[in-house]
Amino acid sequence: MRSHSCGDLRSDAIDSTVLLSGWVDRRRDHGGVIFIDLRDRSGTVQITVDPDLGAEAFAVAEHLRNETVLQVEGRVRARPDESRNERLATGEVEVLAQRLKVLNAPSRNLPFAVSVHDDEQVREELRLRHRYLDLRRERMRRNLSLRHQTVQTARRFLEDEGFIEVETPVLTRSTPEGARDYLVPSRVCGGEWFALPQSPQLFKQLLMVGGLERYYQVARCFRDEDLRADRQPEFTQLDMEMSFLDQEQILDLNERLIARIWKVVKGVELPLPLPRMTWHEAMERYGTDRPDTRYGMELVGVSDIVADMGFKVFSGAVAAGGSVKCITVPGGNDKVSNVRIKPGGDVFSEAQKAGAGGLAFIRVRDGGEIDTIGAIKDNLSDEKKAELLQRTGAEPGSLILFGAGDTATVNKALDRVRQYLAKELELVPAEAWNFLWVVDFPMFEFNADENRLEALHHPFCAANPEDLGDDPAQWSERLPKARAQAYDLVLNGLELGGGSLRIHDAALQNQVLQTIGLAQEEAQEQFGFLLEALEMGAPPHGGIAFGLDRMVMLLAGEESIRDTIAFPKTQQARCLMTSAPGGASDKQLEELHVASTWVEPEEN
RNA sequence: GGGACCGUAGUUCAACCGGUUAGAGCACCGCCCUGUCACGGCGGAAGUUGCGGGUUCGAAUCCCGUCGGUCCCGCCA
Repeated sequence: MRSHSCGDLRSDAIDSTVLLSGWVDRRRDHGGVIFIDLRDRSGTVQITVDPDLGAEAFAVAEHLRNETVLQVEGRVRARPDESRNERLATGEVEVLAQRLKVLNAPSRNLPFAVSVHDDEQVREELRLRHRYLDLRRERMRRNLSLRHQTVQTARRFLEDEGFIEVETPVLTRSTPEGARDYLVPSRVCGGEWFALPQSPQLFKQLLMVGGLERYYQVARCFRDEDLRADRQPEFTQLDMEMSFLDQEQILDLNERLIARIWKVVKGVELPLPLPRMTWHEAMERYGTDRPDTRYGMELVGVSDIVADMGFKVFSGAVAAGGSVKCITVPGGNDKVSNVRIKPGGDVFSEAQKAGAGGLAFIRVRDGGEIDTIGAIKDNLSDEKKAELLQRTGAEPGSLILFGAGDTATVNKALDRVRQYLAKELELVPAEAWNFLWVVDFPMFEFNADENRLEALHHPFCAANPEDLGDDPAQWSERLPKARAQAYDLVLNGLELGGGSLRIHDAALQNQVLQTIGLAQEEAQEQFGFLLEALEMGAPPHGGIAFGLDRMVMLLAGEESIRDTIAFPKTQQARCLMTSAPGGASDKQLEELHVASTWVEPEEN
């Protein structure tokens, strides 16, 4: 059907006869001569149709619509000097058509133009409904190619490092904790259900027990939770697990993997090793476990300065065991008005969305004078004022925004405001790749609703041996306060992946399960097979998983992972193209031993 | 479950404080044009303003409901 790809033709092909197949991207009819931009996956080339050189081909060219599937036979020739197109990769040449054959012509108006002006966005609903058309467009073609390149680079790297790609089951069983499962009824085992995996976590550990030593998988994962721009009900992880490596070695291997991907895909040389920060420091300085380090405005704790002052909002927060922290917005006096910080304002609303009641603020004027409400000004001694300015590094013109309350809320609110203002005030440098390993996560966090400790990562993370000690008798006491050997890779404030060393000792694993209040029988029922396996010579092992969709999104400069997935779902977890999910017949349900309790809402 | 924004011709947008025949670019159809590349020129067709209800002399516009899409909160080991 073809001898060459459209986008590959260069001047070295001049005078050769070529056979091309592709889509009519655009047509320019000059009456005498007709130009066709013929597009295939590789790119676009100009076809020139001259009536003097074939009346038959000219007659076909006269009635071509965009997106006609066309086969062209012709001779490559150099374009006249004045007609070269430098914006086109194939702009040196054109194909003089000798024969045109319509392979397929669209028989209706297309729902949107494939070849479209850059500044013209198409409604996403239409793009999703007719995804096959959307995939023809440059943007999606580029994104999917980039995704392919990312995966292939990872595969080659891991191949060289001795990893084996293994597939794990999609029909499996529900794993403890975590998100809502997608369930699949079993026909053969009546009344029982498969769960689709939220991740291959247990299987990859069992592969290590199985002696595979180094495993990876481009693994589809399923979580039945509400969607976001960076969340889909099914998504892909680059999932890895390895034996006989300590945390240092795992981090080293993975940052070399990431550096290789960025080198191949973006041509960017990442300086290794990547920076690191403890979880504790991240929470202190950024209020989040995934700090965006591309800009400043770090959180500064001032609880000690304001603990005793007469301003109740501040002193009360500290007295109640919470804290007072602030961020300093350089030049914020001019850029952020009072109205925006007070109720109804955009900055206020960001803080509120994070659960804060509001934001106190101080404007720093010339000579270090502060401009704020009386309740703060009147209660702040000159000494404390000086200390505040010194610690925040606030200059004249700076705006200091305060959060006060329980520490978690303060962190969350200031983190959110910081990110919002950085975007709003355009403080985020373009083209920055700020990677950061966040390490030393705590093993557990307290769940106030259920009044119990909860695994921060998952209950199979290994504890830091220093924190745990050698004496098993002390584990129950030391474990709750221990740090985990867990790590997240953060890029520009987004979590790119995370992992940990795992527990390979059955006794310790049981201790962890006890700590999170999981009963023995319950644990046996849910993943007894793992506990059993740990008793049969499990090697020390650990792993990591990267969110592939998110990684590609960042590499592609997109803002939604939908633009990195060939056939994504909407926020209602529906596929607009296939209309999935759909109904099932009574017969199907009966065979599955399932009855639906769904009741159609009444009309009117 | 909650909050916000959006839905007008095939498509991207416009239509002022509710006002008389809902406009424009691209695409489509017809005619003209031999070097364009977002070609150009002339003409034409194309609309149940997502859907349902209400207010009004009059609704694309205001109100209520509903469907769909997006962003966010909750949720997401």
